[in-house]
Amino acid sequence: MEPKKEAFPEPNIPQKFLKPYDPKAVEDAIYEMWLGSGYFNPDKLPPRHKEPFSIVLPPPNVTGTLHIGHAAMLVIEDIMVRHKRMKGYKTLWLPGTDHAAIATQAKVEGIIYKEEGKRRQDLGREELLRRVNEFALESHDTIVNQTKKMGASLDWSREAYTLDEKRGKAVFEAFKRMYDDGLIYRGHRIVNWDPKGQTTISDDEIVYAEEKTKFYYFKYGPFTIGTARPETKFGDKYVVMHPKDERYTAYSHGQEIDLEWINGPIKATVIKDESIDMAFGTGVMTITPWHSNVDFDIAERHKLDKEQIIDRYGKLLPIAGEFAGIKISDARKKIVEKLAAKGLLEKEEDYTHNIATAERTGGVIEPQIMNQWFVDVNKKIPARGGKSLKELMLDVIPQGPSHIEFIPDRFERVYSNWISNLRDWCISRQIWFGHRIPVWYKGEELKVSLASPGEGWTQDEDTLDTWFSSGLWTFSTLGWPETTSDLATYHPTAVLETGYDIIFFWVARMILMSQYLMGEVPFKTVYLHGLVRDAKGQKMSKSLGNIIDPLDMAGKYGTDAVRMSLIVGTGPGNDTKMSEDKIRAYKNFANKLWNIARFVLSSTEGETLEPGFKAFSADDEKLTAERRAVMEEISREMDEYKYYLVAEKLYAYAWREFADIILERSKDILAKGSDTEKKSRKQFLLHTLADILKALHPFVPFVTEEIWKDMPVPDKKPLIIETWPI
RNA sequence: GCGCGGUUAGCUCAGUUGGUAGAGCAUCUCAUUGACGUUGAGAGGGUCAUAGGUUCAAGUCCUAUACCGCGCACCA
Repeated sequence: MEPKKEAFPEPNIPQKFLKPYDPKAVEDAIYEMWLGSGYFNPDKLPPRHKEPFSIVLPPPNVTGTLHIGHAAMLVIEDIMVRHKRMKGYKTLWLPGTDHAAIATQAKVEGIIYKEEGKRRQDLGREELLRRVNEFALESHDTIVNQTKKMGASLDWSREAYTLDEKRGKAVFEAFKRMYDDGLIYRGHRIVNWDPKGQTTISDDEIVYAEEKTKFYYFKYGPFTIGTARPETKFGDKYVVMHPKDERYTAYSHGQEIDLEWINGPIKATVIKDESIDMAFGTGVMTITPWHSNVDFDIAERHKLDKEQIIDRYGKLLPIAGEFAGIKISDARKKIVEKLAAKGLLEKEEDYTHNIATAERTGGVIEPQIMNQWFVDVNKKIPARGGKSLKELMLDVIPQGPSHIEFIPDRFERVYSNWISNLRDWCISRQIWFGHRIPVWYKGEELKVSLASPGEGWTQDEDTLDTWFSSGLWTFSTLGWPETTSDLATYHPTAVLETGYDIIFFWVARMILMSQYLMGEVPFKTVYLHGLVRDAKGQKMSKSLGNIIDPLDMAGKYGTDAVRMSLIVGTGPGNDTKMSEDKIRAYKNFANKLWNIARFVLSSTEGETLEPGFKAFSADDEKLTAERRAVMEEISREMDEYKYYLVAEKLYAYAWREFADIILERSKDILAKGSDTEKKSRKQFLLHTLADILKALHPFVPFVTEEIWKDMPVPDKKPLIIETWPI
């Protein structure tokens, strides 16, 4: 047997291929090359790129650093964008960051308190804002650098920030139009008050936590009432039961009863209301309208008095008599003791229920009636065909006039379900970081204005819910409210890719804002990805210590390996399981490609890829047809957003088919075949490698671009703007 | 309580309009000092959660049930 060395010489292939693929040595330089080429900016793409394709990046919060969930999002979107760019679209992927009002302020307040023992009041509005902005800027820089490290082909020349000046103008314009249309109003309504964060929050910012507590039964005159919250019962002077409850037919609606209560005798009024569940407890309850949604509704129906019991810090007010000034958490036990001493405690039971807590601060929500700003979701809007915001939001369901495709489609129902339960949106927040409400007061007068209307006017102290500004994101980033060519070209955007966990917060708000302000959908398709979990399927968290840092991994195994591991096995709407082993496996894949290139380049020395080359042998013809079939199949799946399948198929085709079978068999032909056979096979190898590199480029852009540099291709362009194989 | 998703090889998951069960990893055996920070050839391993039903034919469609996960709504 003759030595293989003579059969497969490695003449003048670039030295770099003689060593394993080294991501560290190439990634930064390649990203710089892409940046320098300007191809991330659609205006600078070659003329063949005509039809626009646009995506806005869901702006990461400026609360610190990128985590693996961000990395997954970047990878999916970068795949979409690189694919479309290669297919000849005028592709825009627009970056930005989100000031994330409460989240960021809470984070900075936490740091300041920990390091200096100071609270926001100690610093004052101006100083706190200075500190938060400083933190935000630092986070921003970190996040941008990390994003670049992941290979994201974002158009940095269009970068936006939800709290920059341009977005401020958009927020003001949106607020003003909604105010003028009567969609924004101010009023005393029950809101979710977070005593810890000292602000209202929206219904969506509530998370429920299971709590084991006691359920108490108290004598209330002739009745027995059940409650888990004795501390709210001071002002209770209405006793409510179902009108059809046979146990209480002796009592009539409006009847007054004298009875002994916590701090002495009171006069209670009987109310009959159908919202009472006869099967729960004794079927009788007292109500606290100031601090409960349900009680508030009952009080509204019967025009009952409402009294505040608990203040904004979670302490009891003077109405509580001897308990005034005590925190509700401490008061409960004392009140129960007192009622027991008075002989009014009948019994207590163990009880499990869900309590509402604030997502960002963990504070227990205390409903309060407060004067706040709201968006009316039910008011008819003449300028929008007499539809309400709610109805405009429902226009995007499949049967609606402006359908938005949800992937996976089951989220369509989740979305419409949410809308039908939607209540007016409280948009004012008692925090300092964010867009300040553009409303000015002077005595009884009120003006909506960005700047002070003049002497003697003071601005509303509150800021807007952060989702108010993110709701404008698809068009505020394109220059709205000005009529820019970007807006005309790229809106509506093609796809919104984001996590299913913010479908209500963000996706729905964007649809609301765009339908109302633009009269069109913000995007045609919503692609929803899942959570990235650890190898056991657990959520990643600091306390579990199972966090996988994407940047660490990229440093260790290369960005391409991280990208592949995040996309394989990640269908839309499904959670992804992540492990270091998985990343390691794809590091080997990058190296495999590297060696495939080494073999192909060395064995086709002297050949140049001839476009449209026709195979000489039947075998080559067959293999070419097979390659085309693979490319057609994956192209179709790319259009169907099945990236997880494409990644796996290309992996299999490159490794199991091309390397294991085709390359092995080619050795013989290249050694012993006739000149035409050799030439045909060499052309086939070059064409196949070229197609593999192109098709894989959206997934593993660095290693493919690096190999591409040495491909003998005439009129070669950077791979990033090469044409898609099909 | 209402709704959604999942249940397929030890693990992670594919399985397109119903037509004889697939991949990767892991395991085992063998080979390999020249494309390969290894790789290659091969093997074992599944009553597709359970019970019914529709059909010539069901992992796939229908109806229940169980378990796991998630979302929404919450009762004082």
